[in-house]
Amino acid sequence: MLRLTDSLTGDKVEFTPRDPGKASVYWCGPTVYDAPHLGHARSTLAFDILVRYLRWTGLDVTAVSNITDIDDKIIARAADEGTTEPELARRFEDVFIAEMDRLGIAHPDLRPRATEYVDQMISIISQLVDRNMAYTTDSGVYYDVDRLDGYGALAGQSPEQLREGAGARVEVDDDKADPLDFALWKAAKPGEPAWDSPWGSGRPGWHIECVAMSLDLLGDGFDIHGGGDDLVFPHHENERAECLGCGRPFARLWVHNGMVQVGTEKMSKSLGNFRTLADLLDSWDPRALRLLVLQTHYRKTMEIGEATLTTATAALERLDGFARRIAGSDLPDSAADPDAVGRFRTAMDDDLGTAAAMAVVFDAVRDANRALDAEDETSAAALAAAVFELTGVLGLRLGGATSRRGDDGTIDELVAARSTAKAAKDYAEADRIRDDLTARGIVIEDSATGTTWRRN
RNA sequence: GCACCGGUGCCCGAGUGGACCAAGGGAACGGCCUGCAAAGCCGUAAAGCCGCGGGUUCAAAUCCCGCCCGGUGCUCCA
Repeated sequence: MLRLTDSLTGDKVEFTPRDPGKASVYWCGPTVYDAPHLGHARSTLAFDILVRYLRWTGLDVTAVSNITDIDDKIIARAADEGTTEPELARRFEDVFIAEMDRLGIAHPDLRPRATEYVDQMISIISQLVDRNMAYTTDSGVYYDVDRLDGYGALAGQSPEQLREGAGARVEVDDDKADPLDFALWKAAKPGEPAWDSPWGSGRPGWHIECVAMSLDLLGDGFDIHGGGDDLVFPHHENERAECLGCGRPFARLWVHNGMVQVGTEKMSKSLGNFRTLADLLDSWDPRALRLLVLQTHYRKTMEIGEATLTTATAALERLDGFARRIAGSDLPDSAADPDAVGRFRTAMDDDLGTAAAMAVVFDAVRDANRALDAEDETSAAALAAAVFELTGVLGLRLGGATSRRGDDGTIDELVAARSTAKAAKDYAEADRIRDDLTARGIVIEDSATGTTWRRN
């Protein structure tokens, strides 16, 4: 049984779906005002892995992740570029999805946009106003935090504590009765996109969209709500307040992933000078990034940089090398080794222990290699099947059969020439050819069944 | 200042009371294999105890207290 750390309590709790056999998952997607960065990649990977795992355990999962396509940053950037908000948002939404595709992210079942949910948001705000949970001023509609019992539960702080921090740093808006109150609806300013509402022309506040979309698509009391750690407060706190303020149950479980830390100095000065996800994916195998994320627990802050990506790439090569070896072997069909599968499941059930799960995979790789050496085909086949099934669950596709593509006849000729020289025991010539190939970035691997090559 | 998450070997990074685990990956070194390599397999003495100092316990990297350091958050306009 899967146990997950619930951000609301901080405890690991058993995941018990609202509807037996099903799971409803919502996580906060990007605000599309710029190209995605490494943090988007980490977070999206984390929930991709969660959803894949839930599905593998047999649950019928409905996964929803939103696109925030109206917000202050979008308005500002559109103005800067002299374009419209919808154009800008759509453009960066496309970029986001394209980059996530490169990462091998399974698309969420539904990807709603905020601007398509304004009516539903207005409806929720109306309920809050009717229930006296919100009040209206000239600048908009605000949520009255005092009216909700337990505001601050996600943040782990009392309203008093939160107020203390707020007062110390930020000028209090005159219109708000309490510095903790937050905007549900913002009155229109000249030149900004606006929608009609009972409170005049304006646009929705930041948090309300996720409430409208998650409740509409997944229903009250859906299973899991997630996002990056930085969204816990105020975003998720306020979402929760909005939903509870309507007298409706919100997410049953909160899951948050840790932040990505980039050693900015190192990063900007060294060779691999990447800042956006696109830059990174241009220089590294996207699967290396996924593997790196897998080898770190999802809640922990992690560093993504040249050094960690280099080791992840080496580890990935070990897996790919194994896949190639299997592709070159003629193993019988087999079910996945049950012991490996069981240990994998135990690891994942414990708060998505992907690092421990990968350890199971690497153990299986070693055991399979050993079985292959011992010509124990039955064991090798079962272990190999486990490796492929389990990496598949984690969204890692191992590149096996594509070790030598016939896209470069020159290389094939050189390899053949070397084999001829070797057969004639002309090792000087064979080594000369191999050095030549090495210089071209080609790695030669001899085996009992012949010589294969691949690009380094 | 407040809250939360962290500080583990050469590096990354699992592990939250004990029993064949301080996992796994990377790097390094030695061996087997190889014409030599690569890949694969086997092994590696000093992780002497898991940021520091106390404490609880028969037993702690794992629990408690204090401290130091890092990250994140602390309302619309960020």
